[in-house]
Amino acid sequence: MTQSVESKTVSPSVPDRLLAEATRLFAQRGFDRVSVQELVEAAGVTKGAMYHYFTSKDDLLFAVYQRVLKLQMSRLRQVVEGGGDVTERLHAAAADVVRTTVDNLDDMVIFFRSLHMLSPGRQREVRRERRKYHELFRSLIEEGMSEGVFHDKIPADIVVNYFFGAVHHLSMWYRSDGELSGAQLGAHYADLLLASLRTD
Amino acid sequence: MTQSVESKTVSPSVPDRLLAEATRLFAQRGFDRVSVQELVEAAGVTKGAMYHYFTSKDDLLFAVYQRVLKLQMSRLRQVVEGGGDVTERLHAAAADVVRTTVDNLDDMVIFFRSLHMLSPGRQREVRRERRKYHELFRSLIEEGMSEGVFHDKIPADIVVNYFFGAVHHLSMWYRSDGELSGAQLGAHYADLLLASLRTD
DNA sequence: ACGGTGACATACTGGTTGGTATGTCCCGTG
DNA sequence: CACGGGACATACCAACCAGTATGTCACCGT
Repeated sequence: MTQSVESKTVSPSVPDRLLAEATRLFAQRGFDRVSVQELVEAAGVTKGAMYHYFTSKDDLLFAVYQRVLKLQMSRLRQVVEGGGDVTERLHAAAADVVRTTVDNLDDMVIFFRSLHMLSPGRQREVRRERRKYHELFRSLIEEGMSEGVFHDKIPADIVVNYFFGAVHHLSMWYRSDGELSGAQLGAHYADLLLASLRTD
Repeated sequence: MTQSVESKTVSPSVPDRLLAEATRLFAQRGFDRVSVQELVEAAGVTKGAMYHYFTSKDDLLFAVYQRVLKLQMSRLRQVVEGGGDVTERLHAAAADVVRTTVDNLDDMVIFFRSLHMLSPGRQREVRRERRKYHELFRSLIEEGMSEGVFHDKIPADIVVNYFFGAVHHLSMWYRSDGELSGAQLGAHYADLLLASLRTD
């Protein structure tokens, strides 16, 4: 296994280049509309090379998912385990997930648009990981509810789905060349989330 | 043009059947994964029939979009023009869009997942209509803001995108066989929206 | 020096796909 | 009753596509 330990070449390794081009192309035109031939040409390699590292086109898509899941989970964990009271941590977590999302819009476009194109087994795998992620976020909300900092008139998991829906939707309208930075947007979204959880 | 004026046959017209099966299949497996052959077989007609009513496969997808846009817009207009103060109307509008969404989950799955598969011109057309829809919703929020019923610390269009993101996401997790009815969910979502707009 | 293995390149295939050209039937109109 | 046109049915095609079989070659441990 080429453990991405590059020593001689300066440019990214073949699998890395494949993954990068796949992300760009899948996000731009959709998984089914990108042919393997086109993909390998964009990455400057041949089909033989691609099928040497990935067992199928599906496998390449799955690799994108794995990268996204890993990144998001590690970032959330950092914030959740960080200091501050629950309000601060939830605000930080919400703002961070927005920033990470707009910084990786291609990933997010693929994530939500192409899930049904993965093999059923891999879909389940992705959903399982995603659920763990949501549960970590939810635990933060539940903590605030039990402390009485947040009201609990609406089930926490509905709030989580509500918020992540808003975040997910970013990939459909947010343009990084607009006037709104990811940090600003993150602050707004976090404010909206906290406002909707505020006690009277 | 067969203006859907059916007189003799009891069963839906050929174009209606095509549209219904297209909605079901596109939502279930994705536009690119449904072949025209398969689609016409499901509708019990032949390719010749389909290409008689629709100029292309793309045209059929567009027809789904037109139906959705028209339905949503007319429902929102009814609520907006209805009586009550701005809080009541916004709550009703939010709850209604949730209910309509969960009642037409297939439409929504297609709407957000397949937009990029439409021809560029038609994508623009859909986005234009969608913007009009958002603007109508936004006008309600702005009305509340200028009346001082809602705070205006966050731009209204961000609130709109935030809320519709949450609604859009429903197609990714809501199951109609679950324990939560569309009306209940609509109430929760509307409550969350209003809570996040409440003045101190 | 040699045998093997990982890292690719090249060439090819069987199956599918959206779209079209052409034909047929039926029904209202003059 | 001729006939024109709408509503389909049938047959067909050129393009493409994911995946594979096979070949090549550099390097590396023995």
